[in-house]
Amino acid sequence: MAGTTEQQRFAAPKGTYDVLPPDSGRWLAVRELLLWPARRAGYGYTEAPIFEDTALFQRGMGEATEVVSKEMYTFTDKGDRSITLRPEGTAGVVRLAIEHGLQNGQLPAKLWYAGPMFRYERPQAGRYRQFQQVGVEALGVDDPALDAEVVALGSRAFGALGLSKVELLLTSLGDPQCRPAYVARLQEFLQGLPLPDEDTRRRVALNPLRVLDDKRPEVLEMLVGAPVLTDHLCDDCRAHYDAVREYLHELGIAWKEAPTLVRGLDYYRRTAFEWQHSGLGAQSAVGGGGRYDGLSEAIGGPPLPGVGWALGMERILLALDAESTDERPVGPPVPPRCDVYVVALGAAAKKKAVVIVDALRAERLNVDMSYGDRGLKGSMKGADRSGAHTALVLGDRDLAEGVVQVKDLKSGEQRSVPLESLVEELVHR
RNA sequence: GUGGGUGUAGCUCAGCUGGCAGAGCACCGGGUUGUGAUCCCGGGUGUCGCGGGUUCAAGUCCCGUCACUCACCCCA
Repeated sequence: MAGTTEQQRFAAPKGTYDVLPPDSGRWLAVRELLLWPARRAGYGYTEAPIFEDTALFQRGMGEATEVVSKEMYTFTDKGDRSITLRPEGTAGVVRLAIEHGLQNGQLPAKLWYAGPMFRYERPQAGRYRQFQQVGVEALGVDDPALDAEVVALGSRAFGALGLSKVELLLTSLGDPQCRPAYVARLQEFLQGLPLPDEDTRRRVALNPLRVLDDKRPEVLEMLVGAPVLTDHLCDDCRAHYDAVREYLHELGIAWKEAPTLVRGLDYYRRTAFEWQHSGLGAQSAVGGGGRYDGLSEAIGGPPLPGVGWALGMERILLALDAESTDERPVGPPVPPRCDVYVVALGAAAKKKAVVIVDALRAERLNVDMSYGDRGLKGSMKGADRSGAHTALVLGDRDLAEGVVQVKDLKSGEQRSVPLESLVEELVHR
């Protein structure tokens, strides 16, 4: 490098990606569709900062979690504050709720959000360092019917996309009443096993539930007789879990009991769930969530129970690809970027054309025109590529007659329309 | 952090035992000076990831390096 003036060629940083047209149209349509069930259920949009005080995540998600202990983008700002790019959305939303006193208003407070999250991990299919989630949180009420609503909103969102290979996994993680006793029992069981490596043995002490989530067949074999949390729930948690399942049953939502399901974040208690897609390879979770009744207190707030989920945009898009075939694409239709395409021939016509384009856009039509000095043939090609159903051709000859040629690009039919009735004609076609 | 795979045009990729840098799609122009999608003709748009080595000669062989990717781990 010394002595050279060679320019570095930049690329998107490791684990990040760019979204651009035409794919970005699909991207927006998917996100929109995912959130409609929640919006209809009264969830309102929130926007929290992309970075927060590091301690918010440490206390909220738990120091022992993988995410906090090794995956956070943490830096010191110029005011000597420790700042972290949010690795998930819930802690920030709960902080926002506390800061604005939402617990004093009508409850539950129902909120949704969408945006990038950041985790420092080795990238892989469906796993990025900057990734997009959409999420909902329902705060202030510990009614199991609300758990069921939240779960249903997610399942309905997947249904709306047309995904059929999404499976809902459900369990209860208990609460401080019953979980400690169970954890002790589990640790006792695990300590009696010839676990294969140091990491796993350390996990027995630190985060024993996570051991149950191991995917190695030899470990799974050892775990066969392990005590299961859902067999050791206290009466309150048992009643809550039963009620959630009853509501889901009434709603006609299918789930699979997953007593070894473990969430990555410590704040969850009672209801926990995850949606998995079978066509994705290693990263099969397309969404997940649960109830987090202790989170608010953990970050210094008032008692504020809550339940919510987050869905991973990238994995959902992969799932749509996995279920799509050439004949039958799965997912929302992408709105055309253009309805009407205007082609002007000559300087005088172009002057008129830009005005027509503007007027049609004011009528809420999607309108584009041919720019640069392409010939008529090239411009018509542009019209075709734009996806427009109608092309307008305007040359000096037409200008002299006060008309525009209106061509239907599907049928190829073309007719003259007087300039003054053009807008009317196109708006009410 | 640990392993495997892959780096050639905007995209998907071919390029054999080393011998002129290629195809399809996309894009641009023309066939038609006022008509697209079809058809025909033309155009290559390139740091063969990068650096070194072997050789008369390297996209091809060797070494190094970087990037991407898949998997472990973990999760959305």
